[in-house]
Amino acid sequence: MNAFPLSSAQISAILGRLGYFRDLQAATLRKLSAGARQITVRRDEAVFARGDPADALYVVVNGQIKIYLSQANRAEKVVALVEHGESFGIAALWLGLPHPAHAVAKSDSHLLLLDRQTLMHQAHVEPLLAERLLTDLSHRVMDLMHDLETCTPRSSLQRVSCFLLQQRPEAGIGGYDILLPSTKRDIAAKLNLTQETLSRMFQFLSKEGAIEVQGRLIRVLDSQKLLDFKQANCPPPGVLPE
Amino acid sequence: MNAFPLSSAQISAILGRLGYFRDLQAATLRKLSAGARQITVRRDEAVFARGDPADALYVVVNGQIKIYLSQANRAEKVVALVEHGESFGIAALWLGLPHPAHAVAKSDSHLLLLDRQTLMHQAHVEPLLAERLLTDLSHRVMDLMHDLETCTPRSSLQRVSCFLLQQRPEAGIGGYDILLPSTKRDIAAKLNLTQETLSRMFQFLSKEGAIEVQGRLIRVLDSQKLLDFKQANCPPPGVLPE
DNA sequence: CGCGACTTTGAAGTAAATCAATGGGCGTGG
DNA sequence: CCACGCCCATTGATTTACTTCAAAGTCGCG
Repeated sequence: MNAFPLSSAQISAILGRLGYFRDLQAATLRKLSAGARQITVRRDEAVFARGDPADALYVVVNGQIKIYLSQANRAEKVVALVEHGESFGIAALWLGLPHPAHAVAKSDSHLLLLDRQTLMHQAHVEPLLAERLLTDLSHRVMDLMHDLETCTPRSSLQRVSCFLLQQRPEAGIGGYDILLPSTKRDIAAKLNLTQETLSRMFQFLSKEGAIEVQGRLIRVLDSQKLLDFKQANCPPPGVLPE
Repeated sequence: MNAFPLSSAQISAILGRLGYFRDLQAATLRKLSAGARQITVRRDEAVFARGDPADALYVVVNGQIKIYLSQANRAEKVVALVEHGESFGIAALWLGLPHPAHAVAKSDSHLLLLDRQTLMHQAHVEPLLAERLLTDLSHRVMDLMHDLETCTPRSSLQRVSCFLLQQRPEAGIGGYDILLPSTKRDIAAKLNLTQETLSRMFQFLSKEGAIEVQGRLIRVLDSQKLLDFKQANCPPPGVLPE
């Protein structure tokens, strides 16, 4: 996790391109940049651990960061996978509380760290920034709700169906493709399953003709079938017959 | 769910007492009140359902509201129990999305409904209000993280221990009391357990001398023991021996 | 071509859900 | 004031879906 010396102007340019900070007043952007620095983290390197003080907002320039809770069984629950243009760590930052989860790089990544004091002050001065933060946090809440919804149901088949349906593009009832954002192991962890169980569910859904699996590419053929499985009171897969 | 005709001044007075809105400019408070109304909901009456449009911020004046996700098995996952002075529905409100969960009154309750347009406009004008909303949302995120943490672990004993530890007042290593905010059935649903399992875990922890249970009052005698159970790789309770 | 990470497959053990029935607490009404 | 009924909680017996452990198979990459 190396600090990367970038000029304030360079950082400002990166920020301006991020959408998160688009259309802010030039002065605001300048102040934020002044209190920012860039770091590089390598694959599997930790960004922060649970309990660390939250003194900066992390913005992902490129790469991928995994946010997760570690549990007793050395199992882990993946909370989020953060990619280009997104941020993490706001909630703890705003409240001045320690981070509730761990963050680790899934691939070599560049991050921007915005200083807490500066950010809070600018949010006070420039309403648009505060609103952006509100929007970001709201999304996080909605995501977490989805998460609870998918990792909660009793049956693993329901969880997997639910997950696949959440990736559905729009109204379309037809088929669609999903490119898993990470390894199946991590996806399983996000659904609170073991990789073995996830594999078996994929296999079952394939046999049923609901999906096709090619590595990280999942092709959903029949989303209606997925809906049925999601709703079903408990159609036991009888996982491995014949 | 009856509308309750209150004068703008009355609503303003209630708002001002709520802490959430304390110290806002008088003008802001006045505008918010103008776009507000009060409703009364009776026990077991729904406030909104999943999928309903979010056009108001709900603030609980008194009573208790249960936020929950309903699942296939007619099981439900309790997300939050909202009480006096707290609010719910902000995330969906801010994003203009439908509510991701259901809300129902656990007891007769009085709610204040703040109009979406008004709120968003005032948040734009008055930084303090935006910051209050940010704080509220941040708390929600932290709560949801806690929730994931407690309802996720494999073992039910770990989940229950984790839950009891989260209610711990402060640094204190000694004992402490917990008054469950709702029925054991609802608490079980919050931990993603059945009431039967929760009952058995309480019973086990009692036998171990870690807690004492008297109805809704849980007396934690030995929080270290709880910590051990929470961490333990898997000390199977062997639930009902002898 | 061969190593290491990721994934799949198989067999077995177990924790928790489910089903079912009893017990306790409390309010309502006789 | 007691009796009834309802809801909540407990207890027991059974079932099963998922984890766990173990090993082979696949893929991509140096």
